[in-house]
Amino acid sequence: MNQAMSKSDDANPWQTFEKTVIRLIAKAASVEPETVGDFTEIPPDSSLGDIATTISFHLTKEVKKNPAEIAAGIKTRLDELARDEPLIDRVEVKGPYINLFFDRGELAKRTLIAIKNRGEEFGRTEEFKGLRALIESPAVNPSKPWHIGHARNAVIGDTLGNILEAVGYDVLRTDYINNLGLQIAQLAWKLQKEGSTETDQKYDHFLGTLYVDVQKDFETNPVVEQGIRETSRQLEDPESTDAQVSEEMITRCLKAQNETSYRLGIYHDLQIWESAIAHSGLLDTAREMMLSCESVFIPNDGDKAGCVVAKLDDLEEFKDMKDPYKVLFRSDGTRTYTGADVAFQMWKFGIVSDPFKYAVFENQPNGEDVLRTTLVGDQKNFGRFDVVFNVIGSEQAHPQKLIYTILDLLGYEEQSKNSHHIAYEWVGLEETDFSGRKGTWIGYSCDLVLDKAAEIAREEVDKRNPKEGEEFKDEVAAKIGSGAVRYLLLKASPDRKITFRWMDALDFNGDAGPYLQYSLARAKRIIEKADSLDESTPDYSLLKDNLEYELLKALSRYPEEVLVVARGLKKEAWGTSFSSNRITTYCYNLASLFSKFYDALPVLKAEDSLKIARRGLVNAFIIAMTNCLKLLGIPVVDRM
RNA sequence: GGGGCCGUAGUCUAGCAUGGAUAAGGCGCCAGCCUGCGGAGUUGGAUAUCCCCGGUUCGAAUCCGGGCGGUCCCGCCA
Repeated sequence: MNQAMSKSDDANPWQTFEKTVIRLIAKAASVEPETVGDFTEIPPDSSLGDIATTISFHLTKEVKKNPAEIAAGIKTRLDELARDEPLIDRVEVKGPYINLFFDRGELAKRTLIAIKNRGEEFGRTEEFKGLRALIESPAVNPSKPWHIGHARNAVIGDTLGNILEAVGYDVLRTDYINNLGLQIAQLAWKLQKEGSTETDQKYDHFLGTLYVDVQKDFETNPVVEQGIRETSRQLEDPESTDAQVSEEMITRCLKAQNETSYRLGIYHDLQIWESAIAHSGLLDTAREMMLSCESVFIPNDGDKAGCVVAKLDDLEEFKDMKDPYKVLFRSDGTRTYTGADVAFQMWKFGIVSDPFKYAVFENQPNGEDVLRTTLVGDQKNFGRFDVVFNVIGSEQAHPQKLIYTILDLLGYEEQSKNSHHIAYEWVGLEETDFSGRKGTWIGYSCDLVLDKAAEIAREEVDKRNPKEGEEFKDEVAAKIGSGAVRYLLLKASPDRKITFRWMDALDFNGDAGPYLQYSLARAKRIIEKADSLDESTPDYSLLKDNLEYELLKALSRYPEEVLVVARGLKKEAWGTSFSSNRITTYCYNLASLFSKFYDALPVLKAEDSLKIARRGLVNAFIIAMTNCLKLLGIPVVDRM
């Protein structure tokens, strides 16, 4: 009894069926199961079966027969094996293709019981259990509001985190705060020079527009430039007035930026500030470790005399660099970006012991504190991660590769292998790219996009819920808007550029976030209106209609889909691709199958035993869809 | 000079890792479906030299070679 229960309570129902099929084919064709796996596919149309094999093509070389003959032979043996296998209904052969059909009742039963028993755990598996992962995202300069391109980074990072957690990783979500850059110096200089010209704008927006002005002066007025360069030097000294002014400015800016982040449902565990990297002693430790490696040294002469450089031209990827000596520390001893990044990456893996101190930055709307590094505060022991994912624009493929390569040169081969650059392309406009410097982001800030999305959603919510209060309408509209934006950013493959067009972004019909939320809201209405019946012995084998079956198959695949995306995070020469779009496609498809089912097959008007079975299906859809939306970070709405 | 990514109907995209049956979907266009569990829905239709040229293969949108177009990168910069 217990055994039977645990057998049907299956974390990955689809995989169970697939494995069974592969086992049978392997036996029937006398081949290794792995080989069968290589020649297994999902047929283009369900009428051709649930799983098909093209093993007959493969076998033509060994057996000197044509594929169709081979397939026919295998079918005879498969028929015999399938007779004793409850999961398989039948086998058909179409030319060289061998098509297998699952037992619909078994699939329905196993899938629905698994989903019911697992509830919000459905979709969680343990393939990567025990691994600790760090994600860095989105690392926006604290000098401007997020524009829609920054949101792409943040949303990719957040969804990546959700997926890693679903497959068993322990995840730390970090953000990198560059509080010592030139942009910060420009703003700190400007604020002190001109005093407060603050408007009632959100603070990050205020800084963003201020920055466009100061940048113009910086480029055209040498006196201004000189002043800002001096401020930049002063920022390196934490005791200086400039540093204190900038600290306050950055804190306010980050809090404003975080409001945007929270609107998208994105929360962090920890912020690492550049000042902590600069002043914690991390750099000195890292520098010594780097110099102990053969490829890192200080040239005595040449144009890089006195610098700490890494020699890279022995490596295939870098043999064509303009200059193979990459500077890590300048001749005056200061760090370059690459030098700091290598040291930081060493911290992430715990190659150096954690020199940072920590304090709470703020409490987030999800109830969790986000920590920040400080110069005075509590010691902890972060670092020591198994895998590191840096979500950074694809234009940085080369610098990222450099960092990981230097790690390898230092002798940390494993850590280098486990360093992942999750690359994504920019969101741009038809005419131009977003630039903080030129201010082309104005009109495309993430806040503005979210505002407009919520506004459009609100019109529709008004129409549909005339009796509801303002608070309800605003809240629902915000959730629909946020979900629409997240979906838009996730549905494009990260390595494809997105051209932002208001018409597309605000079109909520078809393949868009609201469609998913809507399908769930409709499902919930059915359950809400259901009368009470004895559901203790549902007969799920009644769910035999094609529309029901397609929905069931999609439901059974959910855990496998998540795993496929996680397994797909394989490191390649120039980056690690993350198919966020695979999950949006799955989710859209699931919603679409439910909508077709909803449209064609009544639940509440079906006769009792069928009604109970269909309600089971609807409930399972609600669970799986909810879990999938959470994975994508799209808010669940009960009514819309 | 070298390298990354992208090129698929009017348009936006999926499929490419691991080659397989009729190249899938959204928007837009045309024609249906509300006395029906919520029409942000659903049914049907028209629209494709899968950038080009070769090669491998029984079979190529997918793999390999060479091009073309777009874009990004190859600083003691930031």
